[in-house]
Amino acid sequence: MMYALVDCNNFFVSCERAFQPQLEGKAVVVLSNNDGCVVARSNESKALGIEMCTPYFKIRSLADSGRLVVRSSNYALYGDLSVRIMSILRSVSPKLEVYSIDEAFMIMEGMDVAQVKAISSDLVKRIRQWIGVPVSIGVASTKTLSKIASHFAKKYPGYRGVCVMDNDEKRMKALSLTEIGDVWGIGWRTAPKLGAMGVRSASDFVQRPQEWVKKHLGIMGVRTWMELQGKDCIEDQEPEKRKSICTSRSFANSISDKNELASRVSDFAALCAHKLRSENSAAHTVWVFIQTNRFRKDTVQYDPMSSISLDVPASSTQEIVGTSLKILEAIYEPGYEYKRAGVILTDIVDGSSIQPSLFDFDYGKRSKEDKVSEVMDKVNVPGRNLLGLATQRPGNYSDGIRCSYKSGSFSTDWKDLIEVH
DNA sequence: TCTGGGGTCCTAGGACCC
DNA sequence: TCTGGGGTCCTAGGACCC
Repeated sequence: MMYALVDCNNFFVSCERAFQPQLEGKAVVVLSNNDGCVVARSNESKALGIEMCTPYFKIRSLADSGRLVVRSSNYALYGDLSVRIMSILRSVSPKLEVYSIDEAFMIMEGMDVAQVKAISSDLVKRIRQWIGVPVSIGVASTKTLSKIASHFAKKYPGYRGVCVMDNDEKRMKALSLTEIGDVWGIGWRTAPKLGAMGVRSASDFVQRPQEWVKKHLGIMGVRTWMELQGKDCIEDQEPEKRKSICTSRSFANSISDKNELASRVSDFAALCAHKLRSENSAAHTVWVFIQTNRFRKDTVQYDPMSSISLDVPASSTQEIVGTSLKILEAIYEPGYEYKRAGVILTDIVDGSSIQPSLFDFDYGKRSKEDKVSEVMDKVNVPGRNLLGLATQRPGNYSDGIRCSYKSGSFSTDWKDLIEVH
């Protein structure tokens, strides 16, 4: 079996550049929701020493002095370009596992290495030409190794975007050049722990005995260990439905007022219900959390979280919002400055196979609410909520979220495109 | 002053049962 | 009053990913 991991280079920045070529060659970063911190960097901004997740206020002076270009995140644009890239990949490899917005594993069956190499090189050129986004492709016998191969493809221009790891000699060479913390599955907590025990590179790691790995890292560590030896053990995931759905945001300014908080929580709950219905699912349990600013050392922290389990799984906006507000009522304490809140739906089941409970006297009311939600789904296009419940805020749910440096939704909104030209 | 959001999986520990 | 061990289920928290 051969995996080809296709990974978009600096994806959000590349999407911005695709429609704003004047950003090419410049140091560019994209900020998270609320313009909080850095979530994507161009090579030039990496060279400036800007780390992932740097809070914006720490690099503001660079931006002010014109050495750094800043963009707020524009998910309509990134999502649209992602869909286009994935459809190109699917046209050459029907067995495609979309792993994230900017990454996918192509499962190459019935092809030899030369064919895979040729297809990959062609893809790199085509995606750059058609979409305007540079990608790197790593080919190897397991997913973890293909990730490592893609890092090499990205790092060294000599590969021209494609690195194929097709024998043991190349594998061992690559492992000895890869820091343990750069291995897929070894995170920032485990890497220093391993370092302290003398494991610095991926090749140090694979040379440890399996029992040692099991003892220190558990079964997940063993899985990574096997994958690095070329033993394929991370299965292909079915594009199954999500097991939890979450909508949460930090606020531009903190909120103390209960009604204000309730309207924000209503928005989050409504968005969760919408996501839930788009997968034809229903949820048994609703969670709500509210949080004070965890970075402030000078104020008292309060971050309660609570849930309600419903007798019958729900998917209507009314019921999800109503339940969320009940939870909020239970956990809200006056006198705190809340900076963030969220709604999480769990215990998700298939919406078409809900068993009404024997004592579900609300059945008639429930199906009526479901019909209302259906109508709301049809009228509400993303980002423009025209129909909502009385507790929701009027207008766009992203109100109160900072996004000062947002570019146009060029590929999905023709008015934005005209403005550039 | 200003620090993201949305997921998955595993594990340890408590409650409860026999 | 003394006292064990095993199984299951649930939950909170941790670790990882992008």
